[in-house]
Formats: sequence, C-alpha cells, structure tokens
Amino acid sequence: MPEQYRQLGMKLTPQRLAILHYLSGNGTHPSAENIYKDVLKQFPTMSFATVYNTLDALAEKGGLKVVTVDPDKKRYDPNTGPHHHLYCIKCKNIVDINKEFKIRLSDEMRRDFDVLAVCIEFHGICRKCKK
Amino acid sequence: MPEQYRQLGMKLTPQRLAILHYLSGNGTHPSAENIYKDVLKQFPTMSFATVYNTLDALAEKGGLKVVTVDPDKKRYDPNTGPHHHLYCIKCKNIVDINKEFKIRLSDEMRRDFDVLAVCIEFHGICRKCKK
DNA sequence: ATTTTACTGATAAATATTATCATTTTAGAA
DNA sequence: TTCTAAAATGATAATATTTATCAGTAAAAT
Repeated sequence: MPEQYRQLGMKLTPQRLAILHYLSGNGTHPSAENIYKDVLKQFPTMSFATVYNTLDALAEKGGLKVVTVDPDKKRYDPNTGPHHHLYCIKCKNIVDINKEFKIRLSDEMRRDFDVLAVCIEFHGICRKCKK
Repeated sequence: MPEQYRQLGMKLTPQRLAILHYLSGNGTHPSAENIYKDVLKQFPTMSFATVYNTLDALAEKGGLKVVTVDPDKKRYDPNTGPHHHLYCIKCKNIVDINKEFKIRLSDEMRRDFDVLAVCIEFHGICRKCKK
C-alpha cells in the first residue's frame, strides 16, 4: 500500500500514510473534512492544506478519483477502477456500483471529443431514507 | 415563456424574467456568476441573492437542472428533458447529448433504491482543446 | 553526511454559496 | 381600482469550501 505513493513519485510522509490508510478500502466517498477530522486524531497538527495537497497530488497522478455528484462539496473515491455511483439526495450517501454498462458515443461525436472517462450517476432515495 | 413561472407557482418579477430569458434555450450551462453578470446589464441593482433565490426556486420546482459535473461550481441547465453531458476537462465547456442510453439497475438494487434520475457524463477533451 | 527536493502546517485569501431582514413588489381579493 | 397578504429584492453579513503563500522541516538522492 505505501508503495502506491512511491510508484506515483510522491514522498512518503506519516501524514500521507495516515490519509492513505483512511482511504484504503473506504467506500464512503469521504469529503476533505471527513478525512481531515479522522487523521487529526493521530496528527493533532494536521492541517487542511496537507489534506488538500495530498488529495490533489493523488488525484492528478490517478491514485484517487474526485466524485462530483454531491453539489455541496467534492467527495473522494479510492476505487480507481471503472465503476459508477448511486447517490441518495436525502442523506448524501454515495454507493459504488460495480456493474458495467455498455455506453458508447456515436463515431461522429467521438471524432470531436476524446472521451477519457464515463461517469454514470443514479440519483434517488436510498432504503434508509425511504423510512 | 413567462407562463412557466406562473405554472410553477412563482411570482413574476422583471429580474426573474431576465434570468429566464437568459436561460431560455441557453445550452452553455452557465454558472450563477455567468447569469448574474448578464442580468446585471439590464438590472444594475441585481444581487447574487436574487440569482440564487431564483435558481433554487426553479430547480426545486423542476424548471431547471443543476449540473454537478464541474468540480468548481454549480452549473445550471434549462433543458429539463432527459439528456446527458459531455464535459471538457480543459475548457470546462459542457455540451448536451440528446441520445438515449439504455441503462438499468438490477432488480435487486432497484428494490433498495428509488432511482429518480440517471446522469451520464462523458469527461474528456473537446475539439478546440485538442489544438 | 550532505544536499536537494518536496512536504507540512500556520495563516491568509479567494471563491462559492447561504442567511438575514428591512423595504418593495406582485397577485389576488374586495 | 384599491387593499392586503404573501413573496421577492437587494444590501449585507456569514458560512463553507478550496486555494495560495511561505518559512521551517523532513524525506530521498547523492
């Protein structure tokens, strides 16, 4: 797991390891604040700058996905494989969908636009929020 | 067109008409700031509060879609019919795709989650940005 | 061990959005 | 029309999220 950082050309610091540890296998799609608050327990001097620096660096190098389904804030997803999301508009929970959907733009559109990723978001109400 | 407001149970004001006029048929997916700056030309006293109030009211009543594909800010879409989006990660332009894709969650998932909308976003590089 | 490079974290700042509220305007009733 | 209730405007303040700055520090390369 720490190798992931090295392979991405990032320096290994205890703070970053703590962030990576929090993210690893985390399917809750945490916000920067969620991450900050958790890592703060181990590093009382942790600052938001470090959280954002690390997330930005990871995202840029492809070690993390930024999820934009929540209109209020960015959410982060350590699952970098192809997958999609359920988003509950009431509780704001995001859940991975690992099913693959066969989606394809027309050849004409693909000539004009290099598709790098396809994000499918199902917006709705989760079971808990249905009461 | 003004009827759209009335039907939604909103009061007709000159400011709102200007916002609606700017949005009507607008395929650029403007931000609140884009809208504010345009309407300001006709209403020098226009405030952001009015823009946000109007957008929120319209969105809540279904007369407007909030697009969350741009991580930096909310974008607004007067096209309320089912459609999807191309998003250029370089110039941040958003383009409508009116093609329909046959996407369906498994019956099992649909039991646990009431799907209200499906958003498909193609992230990539548009023709202009390819140089 | 030393140097280079990059990270941390305190802080400030920028940006986006929401809240408050006195004044004004709309829409419908009288 | 005029009056009235309800709702909108806009000035302003406040909050939230994210980015920028930079001196001190720590990690990795030499």
